[in-house]
Amino acid sequence: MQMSNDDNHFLETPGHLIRRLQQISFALFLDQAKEFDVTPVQYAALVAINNHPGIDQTALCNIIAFDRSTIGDVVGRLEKKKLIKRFNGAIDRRTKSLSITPSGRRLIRDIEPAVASTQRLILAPLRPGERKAFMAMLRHLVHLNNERSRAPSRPQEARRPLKGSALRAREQAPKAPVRRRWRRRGVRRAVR
Amino acid sequence: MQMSNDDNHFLETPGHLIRRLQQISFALFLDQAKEFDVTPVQYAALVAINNHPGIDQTALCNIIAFDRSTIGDVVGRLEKKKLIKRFNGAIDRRTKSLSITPSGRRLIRDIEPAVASTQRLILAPLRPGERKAFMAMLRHLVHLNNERSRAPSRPQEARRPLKGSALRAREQAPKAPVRRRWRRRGVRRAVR
DNA sequence: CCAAAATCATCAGTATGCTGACGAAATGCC
DNA sequence: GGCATTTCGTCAGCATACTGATGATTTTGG
Repeated sequence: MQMSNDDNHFLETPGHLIRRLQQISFALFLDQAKEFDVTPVQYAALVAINNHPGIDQTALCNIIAFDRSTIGDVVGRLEKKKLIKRFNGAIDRRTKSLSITPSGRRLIRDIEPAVASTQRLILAPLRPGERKAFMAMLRHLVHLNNERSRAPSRPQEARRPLKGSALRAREQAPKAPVRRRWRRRGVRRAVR
Repeated sequence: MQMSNDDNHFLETPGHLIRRLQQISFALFLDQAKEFDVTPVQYAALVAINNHPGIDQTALCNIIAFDRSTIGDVVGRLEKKKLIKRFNGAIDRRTKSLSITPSGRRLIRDIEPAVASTQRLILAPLRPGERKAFMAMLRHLVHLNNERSRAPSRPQEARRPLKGSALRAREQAPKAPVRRRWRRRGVRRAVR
């Protein structure tokens, strides 16, 4: 199977190489941390929850640049492994409030060496000076292209505290069942 | 939601930034090429098939660094869209032989500007000199870490032509049904 | 020539992402 | 105060990945 010039052109585009580096870095993490049974994504969520006790899922997504429609599964797996707990939001009843367990804190502490060696291995092929330059450019690319993905990072966006009529209402008549205004309809979606 | 120092540390590790850059680059491709209804992965497979008419699936994986257990679905979608054709291997009957259709060739030609602008947009935040340096380091990282992922690139590995008893046997008594030697057993897998 | 080992495509199970929609709840505006 | 709009968590549907196993076939070693 001879390589053609077109292959060489295509295989070295930014998009293709970035996809491969992501796969390599994911595999390195799983390998280094295999005894801890968490994925890079789960680890990221766990660390953010540890740093922000009681955070809700959407705010968590804004910090670690995840998709809202995926985070439910991720924290569900963390909960099943008893690394975090999930409560219904006490203030805003639409939200779920996330907090870490002692077991989760222990995992964060114990996995540290594996995480550090993963990051080291990813950049290992570069010379020390190059590593700094590469990381600076990587940060630059991600930050300036931030809004391009569905899940941009928005760490500055705080959860606004409740302050409207709902808060006042709840102070007097808690948890009155609410009448539904929408009817369930079948899901229709073009299949392209 | 205040950012903590731990957040800043974690959010700037290579692994996290690489994951985000991959998401950004994927989203840019879909956006630039949205009228063509192919994903970056499907496009890569299509180009490789165009460059290597009659290639089988495993050799295709070796070129574009895909996983063998995923490629079946990908080429299945290309086939459904009539961009490629899939035949049973004429020489080695375990393989599927892939070839592009006129419609697929047309797509490769027409999508070119969108692909080019995607690659341009990914690197746009960098200064021209930095782009070269970044790409050189990216190539270096991927090539030296190649064997770390499940699907390393092995472009030099040719499909060996059939040469054993099977070929001679087939020349005389084609397609004799073969007695099975293994019994189906239930799938057991640790759930970790 | 034949049995053991290797290889090809596929499958089930799990995990991640994205799109678009939805019910529930909260906010904004008049 | 009451309705329109937004927001939160979730869901269905699709696409990509990886692990380990399986059946069919081919290669290898003797």
